[in-house]
Amino acid sequence: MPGSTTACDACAIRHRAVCGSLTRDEILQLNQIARHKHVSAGQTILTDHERPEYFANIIAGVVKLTKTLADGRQQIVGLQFPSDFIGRPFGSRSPYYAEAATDVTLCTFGKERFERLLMQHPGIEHRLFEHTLDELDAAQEWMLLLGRKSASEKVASFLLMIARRSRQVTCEANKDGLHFAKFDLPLTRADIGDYLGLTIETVSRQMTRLKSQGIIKLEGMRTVIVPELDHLAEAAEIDQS
Amino acid sequence: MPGSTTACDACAIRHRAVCGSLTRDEILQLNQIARHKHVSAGQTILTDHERPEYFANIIAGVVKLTKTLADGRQQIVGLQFPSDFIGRPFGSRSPYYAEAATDVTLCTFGKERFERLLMQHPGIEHRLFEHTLDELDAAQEWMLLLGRKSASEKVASFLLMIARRSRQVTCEANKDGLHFAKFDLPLTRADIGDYLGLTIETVSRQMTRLKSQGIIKLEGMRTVIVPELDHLAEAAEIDQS
DNA sequence: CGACACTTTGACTGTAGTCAATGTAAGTGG
DNA sequence: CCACTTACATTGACTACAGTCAAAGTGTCG
Repeated sequence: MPGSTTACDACAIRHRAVCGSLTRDEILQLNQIARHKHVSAGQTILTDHERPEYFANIIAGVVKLTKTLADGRQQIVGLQFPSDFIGRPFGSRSPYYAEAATDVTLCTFGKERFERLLMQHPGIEHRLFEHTLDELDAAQEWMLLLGRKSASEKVASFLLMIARRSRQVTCEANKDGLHFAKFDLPLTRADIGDYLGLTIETVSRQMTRLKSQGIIKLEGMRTVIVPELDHLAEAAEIDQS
Repeated sequence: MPGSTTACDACAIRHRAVCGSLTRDEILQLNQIARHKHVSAGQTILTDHERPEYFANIIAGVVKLTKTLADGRQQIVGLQFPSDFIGRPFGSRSPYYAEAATDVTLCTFGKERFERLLMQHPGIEHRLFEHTLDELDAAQEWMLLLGRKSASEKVASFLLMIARRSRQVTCEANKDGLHFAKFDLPLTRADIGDYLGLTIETVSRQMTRLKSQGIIKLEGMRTVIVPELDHLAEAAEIDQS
């Protein structure tokens, strides 16, 4: 039935996710193979070097993608937010380890069935391609951060990125844009360190420095308030010594 | 004519590039919009934040993709070798600056005509998608290096990567695999620093250290000899202090 | 209340950065 | 052919930023 409704119609991330600009037919087919799944914080979603069983869209929560060296040193190589897609198509094994950073709700697609759909519907593949290009852009931006920014710039950049992606932001939109932001950090200090290539201690010290400079305020350990996003943006590019 | 020959048939990188597994028809159409172009070392190929005029396959030479901070700090976010593809489809502006690291020969495709071809031939887009996924994998691997490896591991990893990608290697394949490698560095020390998030001096010091450890030998400043690739691989993951 | 996980703070260390001088190779012109 | 220039690379001395080790502080949950 061309006009029939699907669970997708009510989906919170429908318009932003890969499902965003698909035809009615494509949505119906995707909906048929979709299964919702809850994963609690700390649980593994994909193990590296293993054939993944499913692909997924994130409906709620944050997922971290990590790589590890033989001696245990870890690096987060990607953070995935609601509407992001998880899984590497056309690869036999996942190049990274995916773990729920917070409690997560996924919309999963069985591997074989999804890859078959991909082959049949260039539209779905095209959306996924665009998403992958965005991920590549983000990865390259992060390479600049990891290779060339100081600890304080790294932490400021991280906070700025979270502020921008947490658009559930309590935002007082002022006359020209939004200057104020309040959000919860989806990561522990250890995770932030693994994302920025720093130690826990250095992350903590830089946070207190930003606090003492008045660029951020903290409510508890997880909630961050940014009175003036421009100040944070400045701190993200220019080292404040 | 279904059996007609094209310039592509004689192309050295034909089987590895995006053109690799296309249908006869797709190759013919691609061939029609292709133009060869030479760029000498140091010349700009794409300027960041500008609409690129063309896409290209690299036929010969090495291209570096860089990002720069306001104060001039630079980071190479990608190195492209023969058979790699240059240009970001579906983006109005290039997210990075592309420059010829060595003399380069390109096979270029005009932007509009290529994007039109992409729309019409899912096969070409699919190949490009797979290539982009590989690039993302490489970027994430590099994030691990930038965030978590020591200077000596970084330099060793870099040399190993070049050794692997320069398969024009003078390789004495021993009974079980190739242990020996000899290759030319496509980058100056300054470029290597920008790729590894290090300074020129640190790169130089680590090179002399690897030399004094007998892991590499140098012929002039550009040619590197690796008697035993396994030793280099070890140095790339485990810090030698 | 106590146990545990996470975070902050402090003192000290070490790795890589900075500044400066010297070395090397390739190319130019007298 | 040999000074001279220029660009790139190496080496050395010193510094500083972030890491390490250790202790104390904070918050949460049973």
